[in-house]
Amino acid sequence: MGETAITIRAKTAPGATRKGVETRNRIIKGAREALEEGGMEALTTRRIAASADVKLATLHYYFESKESLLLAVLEDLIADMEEAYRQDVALPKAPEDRVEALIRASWRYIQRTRGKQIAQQELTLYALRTKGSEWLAARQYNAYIDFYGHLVFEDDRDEDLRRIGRAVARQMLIGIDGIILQSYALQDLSTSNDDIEALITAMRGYLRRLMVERDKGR
Amino acid sequence: MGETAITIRAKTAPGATRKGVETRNRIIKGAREALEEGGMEALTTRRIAASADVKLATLHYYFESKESLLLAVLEDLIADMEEAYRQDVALPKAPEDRVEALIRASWRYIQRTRGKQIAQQELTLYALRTKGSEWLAARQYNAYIDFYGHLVFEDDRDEDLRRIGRAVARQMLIGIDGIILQSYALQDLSTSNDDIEALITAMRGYLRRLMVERDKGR
DNA sequence: GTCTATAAAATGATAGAC
DNA sequence: GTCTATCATTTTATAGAC
Repeated sequence: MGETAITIRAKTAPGATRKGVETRNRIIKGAREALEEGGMEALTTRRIAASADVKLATLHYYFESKESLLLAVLEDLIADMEEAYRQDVALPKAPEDRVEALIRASWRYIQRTRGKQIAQQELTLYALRTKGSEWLAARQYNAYIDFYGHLVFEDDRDEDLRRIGRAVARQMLIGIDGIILQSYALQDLSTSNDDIEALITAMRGYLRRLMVERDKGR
Repeated sequence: MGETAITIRAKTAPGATRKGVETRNRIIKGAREALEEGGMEALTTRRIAASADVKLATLHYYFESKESLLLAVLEDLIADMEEAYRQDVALPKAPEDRVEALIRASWRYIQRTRGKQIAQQELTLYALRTKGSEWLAARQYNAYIDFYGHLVFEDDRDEDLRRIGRAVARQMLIGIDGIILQSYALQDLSTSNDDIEALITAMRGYLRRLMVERDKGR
């Protein structure tokens, strides 16, 4: 057998240059906004291109398919969350009060970002539907669990506290996801407010219970 | 002015005859199955027609648009729920035990009907996105709240009990919707089971608290 | 009421100039 | 890297025979 020359391809991949990265991000942002605005059903590549102020062919230069673009949008959402996690959030000292403050902050956010919240749920369902992309939905949730989990305790270097923080975070997320749908559907603010108070009470109780169990086990 | 002859149109509307109703229902069922199977993104009128074993033109004879068909599917889902409500469900006597049994039954159902649950959430989001159809999402939730609410107390003729049953039902629904997404995303059964136990404890506590408050107020 | 055939528009994607 | 122009399908929807 003769020798085989291996050629290293020097061709820059789409999005490698500075301007390339910029355009790629603009397309993702455009997709996000178009999705928040009109929902999944109306989300066409043409609309995305228009929203990103880019020609249709340019969109396809950066993303080989609509599917890969949508998954990139979800990844971008996750990155945003991880970014937000790095920022310090002003919270009370006592863990239970922190949980309460977190839920109240989330609730305020939910009330003024309807399109964004629905878009996020649509994308999550899309990932769950897209074969081979379920891991993305998992990553999204894990990012949220990390985020909320770290905020439960001011100092969670202790392994037990980390575990408890994550358990509480999962329950908070369950409650928040559930209330997003229900509050937008029922459109009854006073009822939703009651539900938020109930959620807060439940989460305080859950945290307290986990702490008691932990203290017993020492 | 002369007299105006008013002609009563005798033309039967689509779906008025016996066979018509049958076909219409078959189309709705076909749409439901196609949706559960492949998700919103892949849900085209052609696929629906094929799934219902009907020609494309027939579909359009019964539904003036894809949108009206999808909304009919959601209405059908609601009707199913109201039908299920009429059936008696075997439940324990004590309200708290009933709540626990309801959550466990829901959880078992969720685990074996992934496609159906995702389809339902996709449709709810679709209704929330479709201008003028938000009321459908509200009706869907109210049907569920009625359903769960009536099951909390064996006898809820008392107005306080009905109110409490509905409050608990709303919280249960929030938890169940939240856990649908999270359990499918995380794909971690032991974690989801923990979350279900936590939800049960929380709901028992909530019900107990509401009952105590009510007793104080007499 | 259901079908075949087809219209009319929209969609995801590519070729190739600049 | 971005554009214009265009392709190849696919999609929703309708006309009209049976």
